[in-house]
Amino acid sequence: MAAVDLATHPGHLARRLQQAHYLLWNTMVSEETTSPQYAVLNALVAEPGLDQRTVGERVGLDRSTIAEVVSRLGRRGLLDKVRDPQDGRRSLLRLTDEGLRVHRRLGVRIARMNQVFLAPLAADEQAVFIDLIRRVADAAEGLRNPAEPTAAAG
Amino acid sequence: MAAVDLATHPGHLARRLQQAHYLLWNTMVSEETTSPQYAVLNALVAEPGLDQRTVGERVGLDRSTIAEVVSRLGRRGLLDKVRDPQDGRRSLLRLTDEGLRVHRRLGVRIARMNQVFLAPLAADEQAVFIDLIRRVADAAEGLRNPAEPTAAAG
DNA sequence: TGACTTTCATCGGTGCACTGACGATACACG
DNA sequence: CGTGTATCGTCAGTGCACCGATGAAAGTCA
Repeated sequence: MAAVDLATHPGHLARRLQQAHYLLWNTMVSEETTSPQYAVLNALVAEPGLDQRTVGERVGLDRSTIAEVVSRLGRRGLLDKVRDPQDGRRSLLRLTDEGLRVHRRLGVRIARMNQVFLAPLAADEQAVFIDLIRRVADAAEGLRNPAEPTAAAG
Repeated sequence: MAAVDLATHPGHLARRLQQAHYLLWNTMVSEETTSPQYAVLNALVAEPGLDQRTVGERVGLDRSTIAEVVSRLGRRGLLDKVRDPQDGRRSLLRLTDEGLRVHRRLGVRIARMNQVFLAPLAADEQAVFIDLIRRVADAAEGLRNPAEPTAAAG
């Protein structure tokens, strides 16, 4: 009987949290455009013409995944993808008018969805929640790229 | 420039949190046995002979996903699966000795991993973190099965 | 008993996420 | 200039997660 209570395991809770969010997104925001897809659209609204790899870095998608997401968005005509003439390795991404429209349209629904998502928490708790998640996620993110030698940090 | 700061979106943070956990699990716990797989093993340590659907419910996996996870664990010889003689629709699951061994072996590593995962937070913050995530996830979970009519709740 | 409904597992399809390998391009150094 | 290294994108493979449809088994009720 060495069974453990998973409700105390942050990893298990993280998975359930994401599932919950997926469900809410699907019902309240969009069935066509997923949350990672919206993240990509959003990154390109902020910085049009960004290259694919950097977009992936901004939104937290590795090269393989960002390639698939971009491919789907391109197939739906939400963005254009062109080779960088300055650097033939890079793919430059830019939203189409339709891509901009979709991004704008989803904004309102996402705000509503976030309210519902966080409704179980009091206002001050919501701020703490965001802060704690971000700190944990950022820290683990740091373990991924082991010690970018910033100046004399070797 | 209607771009949004995704760092304030709980859904986006939830996804990044889970990615961070995946990474840590993969390096500190196991490359063969995933976190959802461990959750299934753990559920069957607590209640041997449970049926597949209930296991899925316990650990938060829908019927399709639990079927796949169980299939993989079965292929690796970590559990046995038999038809319920009392109810031919159900599949009853039970860990093998090897399954028990794997579950026991991972326990220590998971505890270590959880420490690293939560290390960016102070002790009291860790407790708050767990509590907040659980409340949000549970609430959204409730929206999924809309109003199980408990007594006079219709 | 026979028809209706519910429940469980499976299957097909889509999408995110990671790894490792590969080819093409660019860069750095001798 | 040419060779070696680093970077970018793609591809193949694996695994989680959802939905909808299907078929088998069980339960309900006339």
